[in-house]
Amino acid sequence: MREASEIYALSNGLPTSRFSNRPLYLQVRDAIAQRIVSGEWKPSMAIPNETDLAREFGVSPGTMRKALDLAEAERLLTRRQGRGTFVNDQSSQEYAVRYSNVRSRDGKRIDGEVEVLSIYEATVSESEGMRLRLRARDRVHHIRRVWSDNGKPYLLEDVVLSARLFPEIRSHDDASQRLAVLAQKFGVLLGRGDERITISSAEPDVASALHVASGTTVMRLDRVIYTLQGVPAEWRLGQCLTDDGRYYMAQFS
Amino acid sequence: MREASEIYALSNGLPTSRFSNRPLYLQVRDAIAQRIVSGEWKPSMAIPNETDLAREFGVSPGTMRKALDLAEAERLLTRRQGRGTFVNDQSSQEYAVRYSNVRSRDGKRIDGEVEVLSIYEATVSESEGMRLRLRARDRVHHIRRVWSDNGKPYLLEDVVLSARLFPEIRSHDDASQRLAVLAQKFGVLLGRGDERITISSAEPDVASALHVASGTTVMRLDRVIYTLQGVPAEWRLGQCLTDDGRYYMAQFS
DNA sequence: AAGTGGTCTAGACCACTCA
DNA sequence: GAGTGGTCTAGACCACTTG
Repeated sequence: MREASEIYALSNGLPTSRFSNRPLYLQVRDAIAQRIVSGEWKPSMAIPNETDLAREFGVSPGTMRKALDLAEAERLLTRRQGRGTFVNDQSSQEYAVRYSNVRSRDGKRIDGEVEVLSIYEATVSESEGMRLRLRARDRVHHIRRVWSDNGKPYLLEDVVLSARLFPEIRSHDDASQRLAVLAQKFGVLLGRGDERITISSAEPDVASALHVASGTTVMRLDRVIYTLQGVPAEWRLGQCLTDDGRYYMAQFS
Repeated sequence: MREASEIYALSNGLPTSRFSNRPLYLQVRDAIAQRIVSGEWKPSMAIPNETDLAREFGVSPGTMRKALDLAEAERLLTRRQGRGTFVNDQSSQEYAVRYSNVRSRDGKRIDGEVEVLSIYEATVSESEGMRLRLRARDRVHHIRRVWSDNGKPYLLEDVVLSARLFPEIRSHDDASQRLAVLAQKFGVLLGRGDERITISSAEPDVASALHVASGTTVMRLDRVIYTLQGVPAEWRLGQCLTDDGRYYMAQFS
């Protein structure tokens, strides 16, 4: 059976071969990801059942299941007993806010309004290159935007996006979108992120955008989000007011 | 074969029965946890291979593997191809610091010295009961301690431990231990935690313990750590200085 | 009743570690 | 070379959802 899957993969130009040492279930997971990125499987769509998929990929049901379980753990799919397997819509409320860790006093994620202050494309600076693992002449997009809750500004973001992954960010509409929404639009699958939290005081331009006095104490959120493959996709510096009981929520194990 | 496992479990007083609907691999995982908690399997010890264990528990190798993989994901075991399966030592450096998310400028977890300022046992307050899900007359241990890095205090902790899980915390030696070390000593398996981060200013007693001026801005770390079964084990309020480039590290996906 | 994912079985062979 | 975990196969039956 193994040959069948590899012949199938080869016939579809997938990155596997008869001589690949990469475990089959990972190759199948990659093929699943490819179908989602390419749009062959669209958000919210039900995909074939695991028996049919196993036959199609030429692997055993057990291997197919292992690949599907992995894709579910990576938030590509959702499986529901008795119903089927569905492609996750990364632009839905549930997934779009998953990287947003600031909460209001009541414990809910804040779903505020965003205003884009500026967008421009440039060559990476040294510090950006370090965080995004880019080379000297690579291009990046810069976005400055401010989030408000009930009309009151609380978070200023300076976003840096790799132009390799996100070739065209021009409109204010694009720049106002959450990363997960842009990623789905550009066929990028997102994975882990890490965030460094410190205390700092607002420079005049930041303070002015947040409607507070210069030097006001803010929570500084320095975050990098990586693709599923581990490539840095976004570096964001957030400066957040912590009045009104707003706080950062971290979970770990 | 299924009967064999359940007869085995029954004969050992494990919480399963012929009529249990709980999946077998979860029952086996529970039995693994029980052997670790009871001390039958000691930290750093190699346990039998999966074929032998499957026979002993009366389940198929596939089910045994699923239970072992789960226990590894829960940080109870470590499996190494070609070597064997080992019980994790929760008091080792690697595991003891896993809930410590404050880092120094160089990105390393700070391995500082701790001084215990006070210990006492009391009945839960209302706010403690809320966070630790305890009833009105339950008992808790209070510990106040300060962490220093190269002799310089940087973190004051007010720890509240459920006395149900940790019956006797009397010595300063106990009170100075990290939670993971105490948990292993008391046969408690730890799981997830969550931490809320805000900015506040140090009250006089806190400021004095940290050798800074009263009112100094600190990072407020409000954390609850749960057992593997989801029972709150510890509530800790940390107040941390963020000079010298110290920061909180959050990871998510 | 039909279809789905979830659990479970009973093997086989491979990759890795170590004496 | 012996022993370990990692991968893979090819089924079976169960629990759940929906028409």
